[in-house]
Amino acid sequence: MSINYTILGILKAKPMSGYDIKKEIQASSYLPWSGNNNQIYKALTQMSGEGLLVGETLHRENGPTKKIYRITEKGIQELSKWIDETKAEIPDIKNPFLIQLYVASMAEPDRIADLLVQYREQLEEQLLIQNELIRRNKAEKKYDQKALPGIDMIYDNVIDFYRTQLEWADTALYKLKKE
Amino acid sequence: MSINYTILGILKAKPMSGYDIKKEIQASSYLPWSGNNNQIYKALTQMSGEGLLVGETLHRENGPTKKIYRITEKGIQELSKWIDETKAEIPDIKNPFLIQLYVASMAEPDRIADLLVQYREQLEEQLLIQNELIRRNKAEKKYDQKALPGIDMIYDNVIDFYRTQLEWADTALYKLKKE
DNA sequence: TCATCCATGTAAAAAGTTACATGATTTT
DNA sequence: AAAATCATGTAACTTTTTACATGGATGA
Repeated sequence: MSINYTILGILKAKPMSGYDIKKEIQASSYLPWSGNNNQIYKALTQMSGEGLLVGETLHRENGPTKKIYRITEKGIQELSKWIDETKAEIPDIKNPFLIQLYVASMAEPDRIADLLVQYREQLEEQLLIQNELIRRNKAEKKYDQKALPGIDMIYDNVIDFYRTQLEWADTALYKLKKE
Repeated sequence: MSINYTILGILKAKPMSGYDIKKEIQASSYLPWSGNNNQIYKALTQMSGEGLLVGETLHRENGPTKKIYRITEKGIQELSKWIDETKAEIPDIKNPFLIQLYVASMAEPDRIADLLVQYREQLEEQLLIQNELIRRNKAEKKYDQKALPGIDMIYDNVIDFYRTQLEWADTALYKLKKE
């Protein structure tokens, strides 16, 4: 249910519509949902029912009607409570490439080098994309002063992750050749 | 459906029972499933029906009856086909701690330092666990010569990942204090 | 004109987790 | 004597994804 708290957090920063939240989630690399409607709109109506949010319908001349949701006092309290009770959670490793590598090791070990080269290439591309995304977000000054240290850390984490994967792939290829 | 191919890969290495597969998955850090029965036993009966596996029922005097599954020629072909067609997939970032950090940044930025310290501690513990797990697996000589390079790479990847997280947490804490 | 974006919502399916059920054996 | 492990399977639930449905506005 942490998507509910994520949405509360997003709305704490700034009131917005379901569609905006969807884009926010899709644009971020660290919010791990696909940004599908089903979860977001359901969460919004549910949390409105619980009084954690209020949605204001905005009829506009040009463009479709939209609902702007804002967090309520009750919502802020619920959110704070969750954060206070939350313990830091360490990640499991969820890397589909490691599965590919594992299965290939069992059945087609000769394909390992090829897979590593592909992985490497895609990581380089991904690093460019992520750096550009971060650069753009920083230019937009999307987050307020207090939130900034946390946001910057998240960006660093994302870059560190992909960079480590890239270095690992290089080392792995080097070791393969040496044999 | 990649759990099916993972199971095929496991059985390519060595015929075994559903229960054995379950333990194999639970013991590994890179196979990202909980190792719940539902998926495994379902996959086994399904793939047996497709002729990719054959299960041999083994009645034993002491202990319960078990079914040993082995991969068929058809299964080997299906597996090879999948590996040949597979393109290296780069991972999304699925780190619940980054969500916690994001939400905390929005609502309770003063908790960031505390969360980082907790994260750091758990990562140190996790590194010990993973190193021990790998040491034990290597001692058991579980994998055959051909598969070994791939398996060693996977172990390196796991350690690199947690170590990078730990270094990141240290840097993040240092930067926080400096402000 | 055709595709994409804005905007809200629903339906159906797939993937994954937890818990239940059973029963023998082994370990504490 | 109680708890854990071995071993197979099912039921119920949660989470997540993909696709469908609608319709105006904007852009190539």
